[in-house]
Amino acid sequence: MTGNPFDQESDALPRKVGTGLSKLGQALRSQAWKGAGNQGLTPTQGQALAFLASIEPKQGAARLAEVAEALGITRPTASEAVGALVRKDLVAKERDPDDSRAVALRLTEEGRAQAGRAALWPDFLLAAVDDLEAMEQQVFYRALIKMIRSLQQRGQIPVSQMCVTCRFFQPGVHDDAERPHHCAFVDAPFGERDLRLDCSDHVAAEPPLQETNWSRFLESVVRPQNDP
Amino acid sequence: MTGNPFDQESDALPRKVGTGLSKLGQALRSQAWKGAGNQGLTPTQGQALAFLASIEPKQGAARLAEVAEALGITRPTASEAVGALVRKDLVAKERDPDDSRAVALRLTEEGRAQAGRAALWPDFLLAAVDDLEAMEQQVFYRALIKMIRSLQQRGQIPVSQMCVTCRFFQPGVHDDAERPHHCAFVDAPFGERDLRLDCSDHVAAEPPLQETNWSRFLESVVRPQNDP
DNA sequence: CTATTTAGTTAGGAGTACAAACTAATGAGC
DNA sequence: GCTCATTAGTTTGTACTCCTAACTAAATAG
Repeated sequence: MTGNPFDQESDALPRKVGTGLSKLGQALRSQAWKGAGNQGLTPTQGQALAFLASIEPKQGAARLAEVAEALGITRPTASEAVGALVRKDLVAKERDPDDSRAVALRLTEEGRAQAGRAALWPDFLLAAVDDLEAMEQQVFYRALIKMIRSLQQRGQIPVSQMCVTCRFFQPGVHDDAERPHHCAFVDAPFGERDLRLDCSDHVAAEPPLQETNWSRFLESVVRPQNDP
Repeated sequence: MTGNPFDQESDALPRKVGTGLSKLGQALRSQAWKGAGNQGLTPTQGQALAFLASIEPKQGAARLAEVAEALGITRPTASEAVGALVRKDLVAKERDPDDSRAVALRLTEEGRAQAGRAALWPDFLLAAVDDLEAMEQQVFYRALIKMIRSLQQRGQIPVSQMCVTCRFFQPGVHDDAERPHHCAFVDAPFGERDLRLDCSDHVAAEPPLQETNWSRFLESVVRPQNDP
């Protein structure tokens, strides 16, 4: 018996997944540079612009610290990036009337236009995602949600406006396998594929509620195996 | 009838997947900075070091252009990053004897040691991946492989030493559902979970062979639904 | 009404990224 | 053999990214 070299489980699956994600991360990094680049922006600037646009319908102006937090960078770096956007006349920096040490960041007309384009850069992935089968896409998305939540919980990623941490999220309350969840904000049932990662109506739920919702969500899976 | 707001399919699943991956990309970016940071390296330097270590068993020395290609950066940037590694005595830069305009990059003793640690940074994802169910991990890994191949095909990611493009890869030749594939290099059957993304024994297959292998691989799925 | 906490900026240092221009060494054609 | 184009890598110059540490200035606490 010669022994199969693959028996020595050289590298466990989770680590392989990590490797794969790193490779994707590389693509993400270099494409971010390209995508923003032909708009005369750097990736950080593009992301900052997109963030400002995403927050606009919700609260109008944003603070610098919010930008830093959302992008996972330090305040000085955010200050510099926003400064560049101001120099390019894409963002207006005013004093916040309520707190005069804070700034109120607002998009200019031109900034709003550019933000739309800047938010589109991850679309280079679309073709690659389309190559996946429908079932794969769904499992992938669900796995992504789980991982993002997990990373968030560990403080390794800024908290995002995702349904699963929202107070309006009511998982698994409907019998419809297609739409088991309910959004109390728009008062409508919805399915797993409709879950959002950046809903502007998001309001964080209290931690205990988040916990119970999360376990309910985990139980709500429609597994291909069990048909009753 | 009030109409369910989710009916207007605001954003298709593939785009949501893209959003999710961007968020993961953000985590990857900031963690790369942290991970390499407490080794006194920057992410690029860390990646370059890891690349040199990965190529060492295969060909010993590497060229600058290879580093640039592997990291998806331009030559000047690679030159600068490698320069920093040389300054830190982690890499030795010699003239290539075969072509005296090229350089031969080699790890120093110290460099080899640091490379091991540098390659470990994506491990911060391990905990998040462990939260996934076994089935999810497998589907996720498979999807990752598909996406990476797809991006590679489109030239949006540097080609990597992955089994599915290797001349020694023989997909779906065994009846064993656990180990349907065969590696002609080590001459052993292996399963989907053993597929590698960066095998040092990889030799690229000719495009036509790659194509036929790929379709065979796609057919080799063990779907949970169909039991014969 | 001082003392502490915030919001944001500045300063300084190492690096990342790019394009464009520039050395050298190779290789191909005549 | 000797140009001439090609290639490997470096330099130059500009604009940012990212950090830490030190710094204003306004807001709040005691």
